[in-house]
Amino acid sequence: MPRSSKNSSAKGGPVTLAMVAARAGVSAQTVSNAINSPDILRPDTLERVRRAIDEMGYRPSRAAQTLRTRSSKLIGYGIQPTPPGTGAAVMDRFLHALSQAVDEAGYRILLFASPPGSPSLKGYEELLAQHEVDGFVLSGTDRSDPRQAWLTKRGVPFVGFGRMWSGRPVGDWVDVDGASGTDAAVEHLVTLGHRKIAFLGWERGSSGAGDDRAEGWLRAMKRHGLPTRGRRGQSMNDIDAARAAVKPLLDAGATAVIAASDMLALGCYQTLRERGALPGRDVAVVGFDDSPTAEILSPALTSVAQPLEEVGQECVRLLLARIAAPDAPPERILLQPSLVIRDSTTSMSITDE
Amino acid sequence: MPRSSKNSSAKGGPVTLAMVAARAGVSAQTVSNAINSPDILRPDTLERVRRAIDEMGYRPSRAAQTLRTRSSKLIGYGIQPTPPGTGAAVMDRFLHALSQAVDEAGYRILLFASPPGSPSLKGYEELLAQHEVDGFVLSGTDRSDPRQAWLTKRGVPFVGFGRMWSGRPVGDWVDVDGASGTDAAVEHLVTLGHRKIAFLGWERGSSGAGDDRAEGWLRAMKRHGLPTRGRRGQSMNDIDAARAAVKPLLDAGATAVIAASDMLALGCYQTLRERGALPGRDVAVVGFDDSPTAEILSPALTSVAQPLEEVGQECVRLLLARIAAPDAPPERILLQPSLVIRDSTTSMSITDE
DNA sequence: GGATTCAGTTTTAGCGTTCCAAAGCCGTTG
DNA sequence: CAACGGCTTTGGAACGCTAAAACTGAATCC
Repeated sequence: MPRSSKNSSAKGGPVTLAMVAARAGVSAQTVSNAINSPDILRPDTLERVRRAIDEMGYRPSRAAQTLRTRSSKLIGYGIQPTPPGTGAAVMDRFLHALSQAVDEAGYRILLFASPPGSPSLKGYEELLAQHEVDGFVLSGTDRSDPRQAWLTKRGVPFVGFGRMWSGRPVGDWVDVDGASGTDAAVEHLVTLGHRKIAFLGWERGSSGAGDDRAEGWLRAMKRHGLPTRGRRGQSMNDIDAARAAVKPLLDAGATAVIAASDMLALGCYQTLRERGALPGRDVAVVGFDDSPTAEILSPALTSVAQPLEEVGQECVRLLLARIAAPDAPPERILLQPSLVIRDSTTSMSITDE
Repeated sequence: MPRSSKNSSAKGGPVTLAMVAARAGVSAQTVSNAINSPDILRPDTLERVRRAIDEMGYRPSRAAQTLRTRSSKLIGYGIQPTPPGTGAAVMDRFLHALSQAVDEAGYRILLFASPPGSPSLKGYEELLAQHEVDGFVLSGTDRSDPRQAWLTKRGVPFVGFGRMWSGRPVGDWVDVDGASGTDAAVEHLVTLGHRKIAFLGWERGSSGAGDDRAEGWLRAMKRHGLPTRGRRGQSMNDIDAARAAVKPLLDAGATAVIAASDMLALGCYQTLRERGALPGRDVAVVGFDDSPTAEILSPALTSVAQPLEEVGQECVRLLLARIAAPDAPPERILLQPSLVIRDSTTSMSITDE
């Protein structure tokens, strides 16, 4: 086997199209065709070229391809520093899913640091100007997030993980149906016999996703004819605030609490402990996000899990479709979360009053 | 202000060197020089060219630069799926720090998905062959990790976050001095009056970092003439295993436990709770990694924090140095962690026997 | 039998940048 | 006054690839 000189071997520089062509006794273009449109070659030529490619370990140079085709096969993703206490794990898992999905499509993720605080356009501008990326994946979209409008205006392909809550929707996005998740949580608790089910969320209007989760609880409660007055607590995104915010709910006799995040659920755990009550036995608790902490807690926390792998795949699918057809109508995808049931909502006896 | 046509505007394609040159009334090469070696231009020419660049919003095309200079200014980083329960947050924060540091040096991170399980060379091979990256940052280096040797053999620049524990060290790395962290934890506990200080770690030999952390505890204990026999517990990387493994340590009368990770510390919390003891009041607990969970727990967990921002910066520094001087002697950097003191080790009364 | 088609291949012409060698400028110098 | 040197600037050429046009030779048509 004459693997004479592998690509990127110490000496002699990389193997180029021309070298392969010389070896196979064809022109450079034919080698290019063997790779990009094999079906137009005569079978025996194709075979000969393929052998030469294998023997020389040829891989096309991405830089040259990018320059020629004006497509870098790179997707930009700006990582923001995850605020402490928030589900870093959610973004971590999403990023991995994304990277996997992108790889399978022959693309790669180009990471750039978004400065902390409000998402700035700086990094996006830079990447675009230098023609480094073919599109962007946005995450952590918020109200007053300027990115979607900005990117749309210049016709840059992008997908958001998360709906655009402000104004009328712009561009493609993939999101998880939070309302459906909290709705399912209510169903689960009702099946277990609960009727005084409280919701512990963030301040109304502070986050689109938060309002969405509250909405699901609300509609499910109404559907069952259960009271929601005085059962809704609001807290900042902070463990101690959550601890305090859950108190009036418990005082009002709630036997179950659905929280808008695992962290808020944790605040609930702590208040219960202070009062000598045990989550799961005395009061049922449901979290949101199914963070690693959820299964580590004791008792393990029932939580609404987001299908992050699927979100990643759909993001890539939509983005590539947008790159292929810039003027196609926008597509939006809402995925269903699933309720992961653990000890914090089971094996307890409801003693109404 | 005549910002006639901004770069990447809808019509007309990108602004090129030649266009700027035409406008400034110089040759393309001179524009290139204005950017890459401004000092060789006559001041007035430089000024004229700079104005043209600004007016036209010119940014050089990375693809063309890469093709010409054979340097992509891209650093490869393979993300592995973070096993559940492990500190996803550590890798998340590291990645952010890395990306930030890399940006500041004019480079970017190219992400690729490493398949789960043992680190494979597949992705690295691919990226290299296509000349997509100038170097790699490795993380999660393990015993029997083939990557360092493989990359070294082909002369590819790389830095590891984490020592290479197997065999003799290869290449550059940056790591955190885990032993020093556990050593500091012992010091802290001794100052508080503890003498029966146990260590809860992973199985001996299963992880280099784990053994390192155990070592620091051991040496500090010896330095203070404190007994270590029967004070060392071993557990798998699993919360329930940790729960069980800490029992004999508590039974032997330990008043403090230093854990090799926050998750192991959490197992310790749970066992203490089962026994009606309160971490921090009855038994001091120290974790490792200062994960977000640490400050969220109640009582908040004292933990050894890794200086991840600094690790990221040093990784970049070393990698760029290696790229600049491939044959320079390897450099290794050991950074000091810091002990973040919280409620789990304070405000308690030691009642020795 | 010459014009027409067509699959299969090669030639030409860049993509936008930087390297290299050489040319232009201008004030000194023998 | 021609030759010289340092300082700037310039004109190719090349990096490795692919789109598009041009070219083969054989099969097909009227």
